Amino acid sequence: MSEQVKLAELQLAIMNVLWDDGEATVSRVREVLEAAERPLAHTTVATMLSRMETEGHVERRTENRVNVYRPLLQRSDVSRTMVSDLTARLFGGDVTQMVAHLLAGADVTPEEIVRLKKLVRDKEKEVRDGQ
Amino acid sequence: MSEQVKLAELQLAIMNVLWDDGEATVSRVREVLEAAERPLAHTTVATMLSRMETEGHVERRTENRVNVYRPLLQRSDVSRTMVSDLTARLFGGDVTQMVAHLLAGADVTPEEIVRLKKLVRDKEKEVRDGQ
DNA sequence: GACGGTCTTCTACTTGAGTAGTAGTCTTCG
DNA sequence: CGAAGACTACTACTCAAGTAGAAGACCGTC
Repeated sequence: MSEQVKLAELQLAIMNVLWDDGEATVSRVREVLEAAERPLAHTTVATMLSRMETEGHVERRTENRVNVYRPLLQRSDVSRTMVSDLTARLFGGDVTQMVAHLLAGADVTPEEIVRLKKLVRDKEKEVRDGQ
Repeated sequence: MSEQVKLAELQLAIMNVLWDDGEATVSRVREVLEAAERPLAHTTVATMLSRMETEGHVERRTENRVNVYRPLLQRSDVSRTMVSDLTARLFGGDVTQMVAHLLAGADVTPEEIVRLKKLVRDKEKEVRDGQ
């Protein structure tokens, strides 16, 4: 079972860029964040990435004197950990309460309803067939 | 729409005690946290509650020289905010992905499946009938 | 009526996240 | 060649969260 990694706000935003692109330079990350209404100094992003390298979250390669960063964490691992963690902290681990709040707090389209139904049905099968 | 309050780890744990009990003293909070494998100095809890009062998250009343704290935030408001926030940060707001990860990361009992189905069905109605 | 226990209040340290300046290294282009 | 621009590396500041010690107030009790 891979590590239980939780990421802070900005770190997660940066990882999202890396996950989307596979890998990215400081400038690229900065560019994307800026487009997402989050303008930061070049050095800020660089500092973050450098720390994340120290923490083992990303890996660095230097390509014609530019650092290219690649994620070492799986998006799904981080997601799973953070989601479970929040569920535990808010609802003592009760998944249904979590879903209830999810649905209460968001607008859901009919298409999403369809997908949700399928998700539950699939999980039902899985449970029935003894995982 | 009530404020968008997000709470840090310990603050949330403390609020959970207040929500469960309606109101509580420092000692009571400390006692519950200790039972939950989170032993803290009395003063630590006191400091936290005092800060939370300053921030307007809780309200204090002194009863025969002991402070009794009561939550000023609604559990459901905090939950909703934090859940939406995480959904946004992890999945760009896509509720179905959130649910997918929830189901993937947890053991779900057959009873929960039933409840989940109902949740989705209710939401479906709600959507169909124009919220 | 002094003493131990319980509380509050005040103060302070530590850590991590976020943010960015400064300085130095290359590269390139006029 | 020399200046402009792009990057990195290093350093540092601020703020919030978490943690707790010290000091002082007040109670009950022997």
